[in-house]
Amino acid sequence: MAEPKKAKGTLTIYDVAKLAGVSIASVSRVLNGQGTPRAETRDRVMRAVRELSFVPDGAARALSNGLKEVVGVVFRRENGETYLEGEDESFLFIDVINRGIEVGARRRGFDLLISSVGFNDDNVVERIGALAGKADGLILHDRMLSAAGIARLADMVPVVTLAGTSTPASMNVRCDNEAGIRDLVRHLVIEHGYRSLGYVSGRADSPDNRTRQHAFETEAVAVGAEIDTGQAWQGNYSAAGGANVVESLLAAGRKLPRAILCANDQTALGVIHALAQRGVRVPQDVAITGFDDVPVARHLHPPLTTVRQPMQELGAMAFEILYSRISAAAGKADTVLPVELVVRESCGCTSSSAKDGA
Amino acid sequence: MAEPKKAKGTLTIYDVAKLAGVSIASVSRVLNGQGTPRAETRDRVMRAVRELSFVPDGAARALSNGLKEVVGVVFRRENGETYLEGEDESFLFIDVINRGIEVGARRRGFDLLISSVGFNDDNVVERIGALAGKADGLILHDRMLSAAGIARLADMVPVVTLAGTSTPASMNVRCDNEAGIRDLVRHLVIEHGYRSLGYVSGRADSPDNRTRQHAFETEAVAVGAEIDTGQAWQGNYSAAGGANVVESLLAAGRKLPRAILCANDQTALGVIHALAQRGVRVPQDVAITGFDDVPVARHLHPPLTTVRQPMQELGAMAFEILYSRISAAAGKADTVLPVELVVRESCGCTSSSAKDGA
DNA sequence: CTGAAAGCGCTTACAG
DNA sequence: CTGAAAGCGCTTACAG
Repeated sequence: MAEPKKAKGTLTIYDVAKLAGVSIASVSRVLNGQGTPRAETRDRVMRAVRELSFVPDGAARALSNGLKEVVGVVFRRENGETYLEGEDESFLFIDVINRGIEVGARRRGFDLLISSVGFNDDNVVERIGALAGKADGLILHDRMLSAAGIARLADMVPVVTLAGTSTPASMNVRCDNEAGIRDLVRHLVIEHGYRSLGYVSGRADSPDNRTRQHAFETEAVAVGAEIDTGQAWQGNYSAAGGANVVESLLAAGRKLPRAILCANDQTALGVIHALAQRGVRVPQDVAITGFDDVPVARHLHPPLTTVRQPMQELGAMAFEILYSRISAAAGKADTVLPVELVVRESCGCTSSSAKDGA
Repeated sequence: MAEPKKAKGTLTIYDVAKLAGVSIASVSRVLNGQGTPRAETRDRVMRAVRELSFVPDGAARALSNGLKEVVGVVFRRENGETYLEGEDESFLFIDVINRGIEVGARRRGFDLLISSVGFNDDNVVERIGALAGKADGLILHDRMLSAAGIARLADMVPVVTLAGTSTPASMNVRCDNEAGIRDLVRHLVIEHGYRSLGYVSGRADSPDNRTRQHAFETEAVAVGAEIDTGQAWQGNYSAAGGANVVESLLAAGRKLPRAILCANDQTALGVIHALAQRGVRVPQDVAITGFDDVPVARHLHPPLTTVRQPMQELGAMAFEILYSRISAAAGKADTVLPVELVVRESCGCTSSSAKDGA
């Protein structure tokens, strides 16, 4: 029987059923491993599936069983302007987390539906909303949406935010910023004996940054160090932002503290660069630390002392939390992952003495 | 009327229709801008949609109109081992292309469903097949599948490969490798007067690499240069592979040609590094060139002369081709994008003389 | 173990 | 301009 293939070329489960001489229910069962089909039934179906190269339609499947097996991931697209080599790292940063999400997702048979958002795109909530319609849940990278925006989304679909704050409607996964900053401050003050500290902040609207800044102030006071603060210390997570802070501080004739903690490695990159240009030596004159441990951190001059966040685990954990919410309607509201102090030379340690603090 | 919300929380178009006091057909029409609904109808629907934060279900929509508005993207996950700083770039490389795909996709209202594949994953075809079921078309990065595997996939869904070769069933988008190599060879031989050339190859199974190698041999002969070839020149696109080639060549006591073209920038990175360790000066003793123009290329010592591929455009173009196939059943089988010679110093030019060749 | 049938949430001719 | 109804391709009770 030489029937012409359907014009659209869209093979359905009916085609498989016909070729195998069984009902579509049987086809569906063997494809999904449900029930206990007879060996012969199973064989005939599998043969037909193979012969036709049949793949079930994901949309129909999703509609039928209420699960798309897709997780939406939204992140900010940078402008693409870079100040220094290594700046592209932030890119990688997001990517490593996404990779972690993907690893977690694959374990559960989910795929990632990704969508980036530009910094000055409008109708962001609408765009993400449309994404939500195509996914079972959403993972939002840092600084994507206001609490209100998140609440609206969480109304439609489970939402996990990264490095944010949990809201009544959404769950959050982040690293232990407090512990990271605490370890850094203690290392600088107790082990190196530095008495004055500064903190070049990240974007003012970043929860991570606020937490770090607050931990910095609290901990510095706790160990009796002087701190230098104020508007002049406002950075924005970029190398350019870090360089700017140093330049304005110096231009204003202010004396730099003995050690400067930076909101992230990118910032530290800019700070070290600007300092070098002004002839200020790191770490002899001023010790510098970062946060994140991006790949270039170890290659800076001097190698950067920083805090390593388990980014891939962060992504995988975000997925797991989302998944438990999707499948069981339960999920931890606030998850905090441990970080690790990475002591290199920019703090004043020498390469031989540099090792992990406790 | 205080009706309890549906337990599942799944809002449907019926809920919107009821609240707005219209039929579901009307809701659908205003949501999709079809027909000419009365202003009042439109208002009532929009109000209801907003009040409920309603987002139509993507699966149902896709099933109904035969379009998921999703493009599947598949790429290789690297092992994560790195030899030198900058090696992570290959990562970025894929990412830049994906970003291009995304830009193209967004223009058409599509999202990206991404799935990476490990180098030693099995049942790759099945995995990609499942992806195909969730997408309207597939874009495959380099070296994902055999021609037979691609053919099977192309049977289910339109397929565009990147940097491969088009098959009867799939379309391909690549850069003009021949022109890039030709420009490089001419620059080295004609402008610098080098008479002997070598080519450190990429993976043997990469179409891009084969094209480059072939162009290298053809063009070198055309301009009358001597070439050094053979198994000893086999690299694998990684810095480690490039370094290996140099080390074995030197260990075997072979005289290096005056100029060495590398299959890509990563390879050049390793070659330059290995050469430096053996005290061979670049470009004074041996000139080196790359291919790709990854971000670190300009920061190498010496800055790398290479060929820039328009990666983001490559991704965007791949999407457009796929889209034209999805929407109009037509699509160019083989698309070649122009490249640009980027002359820096590793070829022997000085920073003042370095400018783009023709 | 297997098949007939209902239903998932939309879109879109088809009448009115 | 608008509504009732069919249909997209699956899955899964429900009978047999």
